[in-house]
Amino acid sequence: MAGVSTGTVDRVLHNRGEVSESSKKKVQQVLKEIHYRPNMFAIGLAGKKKYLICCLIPKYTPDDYWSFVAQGIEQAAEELNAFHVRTEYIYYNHSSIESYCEAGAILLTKKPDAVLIAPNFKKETLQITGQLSERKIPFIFIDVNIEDAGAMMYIGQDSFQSGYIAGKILMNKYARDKEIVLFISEYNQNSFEIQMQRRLEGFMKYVSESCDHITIHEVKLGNKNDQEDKQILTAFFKEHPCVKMGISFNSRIYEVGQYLEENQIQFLRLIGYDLLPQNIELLNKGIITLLIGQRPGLQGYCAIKVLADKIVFKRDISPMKYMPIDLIIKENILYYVESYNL
Amino acid sequence: MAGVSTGTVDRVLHNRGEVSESSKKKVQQVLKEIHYRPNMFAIGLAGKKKYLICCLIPKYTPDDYWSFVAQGIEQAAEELNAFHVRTEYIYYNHSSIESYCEAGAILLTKKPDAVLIAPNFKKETLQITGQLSERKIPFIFIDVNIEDAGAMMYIGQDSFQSGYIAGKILMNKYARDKEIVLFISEYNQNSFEIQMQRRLEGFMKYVSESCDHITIHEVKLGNKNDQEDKQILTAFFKEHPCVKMGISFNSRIYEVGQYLEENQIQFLRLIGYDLLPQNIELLNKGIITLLIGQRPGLQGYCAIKVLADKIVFKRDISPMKYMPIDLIIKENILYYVESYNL
DNA sequence: CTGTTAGCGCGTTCAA
DNA sequence: TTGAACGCGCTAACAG
Repeated sequence: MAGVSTGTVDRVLHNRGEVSESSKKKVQQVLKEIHYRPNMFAIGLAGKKKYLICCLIPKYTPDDYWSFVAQGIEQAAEELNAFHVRTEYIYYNHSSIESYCEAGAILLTKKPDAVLIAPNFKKETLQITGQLSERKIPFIFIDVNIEDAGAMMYIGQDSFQSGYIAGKILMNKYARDKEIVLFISEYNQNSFEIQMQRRLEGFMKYVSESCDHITIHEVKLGNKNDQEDKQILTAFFKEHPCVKMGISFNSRIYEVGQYLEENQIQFLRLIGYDLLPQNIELLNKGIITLLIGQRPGLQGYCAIKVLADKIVFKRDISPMKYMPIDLIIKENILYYVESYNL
Repeated sequence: MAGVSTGTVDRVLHNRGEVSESSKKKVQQVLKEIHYRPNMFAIGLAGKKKYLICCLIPKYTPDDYWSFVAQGIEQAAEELNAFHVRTEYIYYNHSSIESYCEAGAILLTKKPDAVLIAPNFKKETLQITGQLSERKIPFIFIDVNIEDAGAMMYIGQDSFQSGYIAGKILMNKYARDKEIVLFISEYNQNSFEIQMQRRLEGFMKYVSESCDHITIHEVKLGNKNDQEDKQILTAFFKEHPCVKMGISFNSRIYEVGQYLEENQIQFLRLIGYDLLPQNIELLNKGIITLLIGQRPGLQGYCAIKVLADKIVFKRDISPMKYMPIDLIIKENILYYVESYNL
């Protein structure tokens, strides 16, 4: 239609130069006129190009938070393998900087076409992403954002706001109880701690806005030794028997819940994050009042789809996708567990 | 590999006879050995087959509930048009049986390959789906389910349970207030009324379980005449000035909210369904306390994707997909509006 | 800078 | 009952 050959058309379609301005113009003109849409079947059949997406995420055990993320990734991977997209995981250990750096090094040797990163240590992350940028390999952050790293997109929750909401709900019914307890974890340098920090800040914002003269206790629970944690809890409740409302800013609220159950301590409100099986069980029993969900499966799913959109279909994408802050109670939990395989 | 030609292989692949038993055996043997999977790209390319999915849904105006469903449908349609899938809408009028039947008749003339139905009148629906079944055209119900109609899948919320939750939240803080009001609509024969009915039943279940000696008022609001509705509300509040908690089982809670705002009546709790712009505005103003979301966009999106999975990629699918019962308050609304274009 | 050409894996003739 | 051959729309290598 433009009076040129298929080769020329192909060149303008893919911007691979070697085309005179005049031909280019003519072709583009025709493309517009006929509303040209590439035929995906033909592309898939003809293209021998294989795509590799690498996922840098924490090593996980069955049913923990990252296992849900992986499920989402798997589903997207399945939908995309028809398009010659392959995914590969590189796992690192939460709490080890060395492991993280090592994973980063392995990542580069894989020569991926795109990368999903659950960033952990800020400085080290910037080092990794710097090298990705040099190689022009697009990458997405999920769960925690690190700004100014040049990520194509961040997918995750607004941590501050989710803490704010947690505060509102915790304080909703029993504003006159003057004692609450925050179950927080040992301070660590990694990004997931930073996320909890932001949730805490959001929480404190609400409390400072809306609750006068409140007493806030803090209980630090390590994540190493269960027995030790129990002793800490026992000591706390001996000293503060009137505390009936508590919150944790991570998914390990079940440790507290289990302790309360064992020791028959009745709380009025107990709030935590994420739909781990242990948490769900305690929610169903009425020991946990509310869980805040952040759709780990959807995060993984979206991340892979977006990366594929970028590298396979050349679609452009927005830089931010906030996940809904799901409020989950006993009565609606069922439908959230199912929808994890969305 | 089997020592026969492609033509013969094709015949055994598609069971179109004209093949000797011996050839057939040999081919099937090889097929198994190499774990033959048809290449969808090649099938799509070779087959000139175009697919048509028809959507039988209520006629909508901008920003109403069904417009969000349509958005989801549109997004799925866009992703699928590369695969020769075309969607077409057939609209009917909510409240008119004739319009519904007419739409059903038009539907059949289109000779669709698959159908999405938002079912309205039960008997008439069964008539339509009967004819679809005869023609072996697969169909999915969304929003409201009609059992035993032979639908491939139902996508929507568990209405009873969502009503139950609404009850729990409405009664949570102020159980001692003995008067609540239900804003319900004129009784109609259609399925959407049945859905509201189920929500109401769930609500009443909670109330009967957990709230003694409560007074429940009912206010019937027609959906025709705004002025008339206002008069009804005025009359009601004159007679019952102490009522401070109310709920509507459909998306038109904004009518009540707007009335309360205009007349400066402060409610303690006002609950309704769906993220219409008017509802969102009132939620942000603090006039509506909570909205229950049912992800209309996702419903439409999933329905189309599932149908395409079936007819294009021959994947098999599960018969039920319940949508989460989203609890939406002022503080998390922002992230739900965005996620509509999921 | 441009045109030509050989497949990619399958469906579908048509001739044998 | 079978086999050979063409074309679907696009990519990529190669020859001008």
